[in-house]
Amino acid sequence: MSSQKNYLQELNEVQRQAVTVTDGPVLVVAGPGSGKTRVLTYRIAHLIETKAQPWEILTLTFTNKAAKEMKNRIEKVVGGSAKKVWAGTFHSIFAKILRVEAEKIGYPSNFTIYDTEDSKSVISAIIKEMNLDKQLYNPGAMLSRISSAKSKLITPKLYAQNEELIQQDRAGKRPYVYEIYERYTARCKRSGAMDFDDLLYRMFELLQSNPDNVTQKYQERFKYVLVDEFQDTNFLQYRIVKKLVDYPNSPRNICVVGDDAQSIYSFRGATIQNILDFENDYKAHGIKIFKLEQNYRSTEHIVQAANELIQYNKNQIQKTIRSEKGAGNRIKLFKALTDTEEGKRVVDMITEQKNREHLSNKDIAILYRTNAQSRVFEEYLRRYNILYRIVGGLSFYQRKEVKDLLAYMRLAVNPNDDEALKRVINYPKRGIGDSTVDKISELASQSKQSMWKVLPLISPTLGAKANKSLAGFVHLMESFQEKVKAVDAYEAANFITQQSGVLEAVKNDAPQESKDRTENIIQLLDGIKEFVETDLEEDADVADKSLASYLQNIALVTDQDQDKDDNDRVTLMSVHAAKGLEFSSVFVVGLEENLFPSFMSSDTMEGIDEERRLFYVAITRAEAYLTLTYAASRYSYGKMRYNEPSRFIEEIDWQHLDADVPLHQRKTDTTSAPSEASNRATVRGNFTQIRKNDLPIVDPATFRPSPSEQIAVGQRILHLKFGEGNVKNIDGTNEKRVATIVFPHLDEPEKRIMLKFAKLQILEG
DNA sequence: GTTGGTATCTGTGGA
DNA sequence: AGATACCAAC
Repeated sequence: MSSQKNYLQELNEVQRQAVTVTDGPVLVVAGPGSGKTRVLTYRIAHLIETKAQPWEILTLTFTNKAAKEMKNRIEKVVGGSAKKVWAGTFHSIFAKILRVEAEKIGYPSNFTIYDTEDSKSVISAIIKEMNLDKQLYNPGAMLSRISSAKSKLITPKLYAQNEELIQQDRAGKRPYVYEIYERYTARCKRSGAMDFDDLLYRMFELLQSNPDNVTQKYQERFKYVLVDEFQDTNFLQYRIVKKLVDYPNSPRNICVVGDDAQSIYSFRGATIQNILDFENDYKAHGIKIFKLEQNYRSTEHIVQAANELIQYNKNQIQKTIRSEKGAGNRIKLFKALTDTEEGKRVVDMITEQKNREHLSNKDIAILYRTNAQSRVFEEYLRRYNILYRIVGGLSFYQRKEVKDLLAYMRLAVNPNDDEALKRVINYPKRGIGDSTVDKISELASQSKQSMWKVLPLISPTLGAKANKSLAGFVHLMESFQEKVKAVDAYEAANFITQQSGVLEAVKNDAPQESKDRTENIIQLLDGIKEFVETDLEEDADVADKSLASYLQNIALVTDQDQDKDDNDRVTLMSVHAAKGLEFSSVFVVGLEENLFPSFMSSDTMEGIDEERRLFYVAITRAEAYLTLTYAASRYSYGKMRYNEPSRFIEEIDWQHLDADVPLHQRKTDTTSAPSEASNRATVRGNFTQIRKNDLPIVDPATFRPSPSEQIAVGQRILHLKFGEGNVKNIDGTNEKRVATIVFPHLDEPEKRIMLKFAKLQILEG
């Protein structure tokens, strides 16, 4: 076939090299709109045509959707064999491998995947069991502490031995975190369950402990490894990748693609340190670095604004993105008085763009910082009869009735799944109350077995009534277990839906609610039917149409991955969800201090830098039209709040802007907000609250912040969130004074703190 | 064990 | 504001 390599003609010189240099380590730094996906897909296609079998290629992506899209595009070049490429998220690929290998590390192959809610519930139970104060030991905080330990490869044992961590916990008056971690791990194992971090952590454990030479098996299988969105991987993920490709005499055929300027997941442990480490780790093995700086997406005003904006960040790989699409339109800036007005005006502008520029709904996106902001826009879009779709937010699988049914299915597949059991043992009500459940749970803890396993042993401690109810439940579940083994997912799910009584229970809700919930249940069953009937891939484990197989497939599916319908709709989503996408016209809304940048990040320079990268991602989604909006006042949590325009607006050079208010007024204009200083002060006060999830914590009752003007170099200070530190340096003046403070006990001891926002108490000096 | 009312928390992003 | 967790009374 002579047409085979036509795809190489579609690439520029750097892109072509990034595609054709297939052997040895490669780092591709890819700016926004620089054809990154094209490079990745053509690289894989090129590999298949020149040197590798599809199943020898492993591609790790950020979303399942990205993987699917990539496969489709590879298929267009090389045909159906593209389906055999291993492409998926870290979580889904490792889940797939662990299904096969789990027994080697003491897990059942039908292990359950716990979502965040399940994990928190396990932790709550442990806190209760240990008689600890759950204000102090906030389950969410514990989970994030455990999660961050896991992603640094710190086991419960290592945690207990780690001076620094123990010190932090003691400072926060939480000396038992390590024990919660230990019990949590044991409890998950007992239930045959893995949480999201375990899918990575256990994969690493498998490769590390190497039972039956399993590591070699995967090292040999994956001859070429590619990682997309490398800037958003964490330490643990990088270590797994290293295990797979970096061993003696390995060809080290590893290609990572990323953009440090688009790193927006540090809250989940992602670190751009991985990019720097990658460079170092493979320097001796002839690493090739390619920078894609040509932007094919956006016009010049947009690209220039993005370039200028990102210069405000301290650390970055220097690059300049170029556009050849001409100047294009200026960036529109619109100020609204209220969030409602913002919603109305954005929808007005959408209508105008549709008429004047002949855009379709699908060309347009509204991007916001938090999902909660979507409501006003929905309201006006509905009022104006404009079709829209919301990406993200509460996922379908998180709705109560869906979770209830899924819990029954999970329990039928894996009876040791304690979280599922607790969810359904008395739903619908069947006379098994809290005290009975507590007894079961206690006995399970004592005998270190799952709750299901101790059910036969519990009867002597119960009354006749409870025993009867319990026997009924056991009988019901046994019938489900048999059904699951005998028939396909759809038949089993149907049986469970009917017999469990969930459908009946839902009918007793309020009329509208009942209708919605019934519809959701029907939708769930339809989804299962579709799963059974369609053969998307030739993979063996997808040909498996059992309920167990279905549950495995949906556990890692998010709304982002749902196939959109073909209707022409305006897209509403968070900026995070927009990563990797592009639209002809983009509205970035809610550009206010405390919202974007989020108040959660406003107290450190690192936090602000990440918000800025997020804003960078937001504006570079736009091809031709970019509109920025903000509101002087916004209603949230029952209160009117007044915020200043986002600092990011000022960071865009006026020459790229087309503003409805005189530019010099942008920051100082407060005329529209009620000017009572007291009102502002209270709001400010709320926003500078410390987060509960952050450890260690200084007792707020005894904390006496000093006026920020008094902070000076050499002082020993106390920070609400970070504890004790020393002021090493101060730069900037007045409003923009930034202190570099060293907190010796932290992982990253040096923090750059904006004095305007931070609350610091001078201890001495 | 169940019911109904009240207190409490939540409150950035997502696999 | 809204959802959930918790508790006291039946």
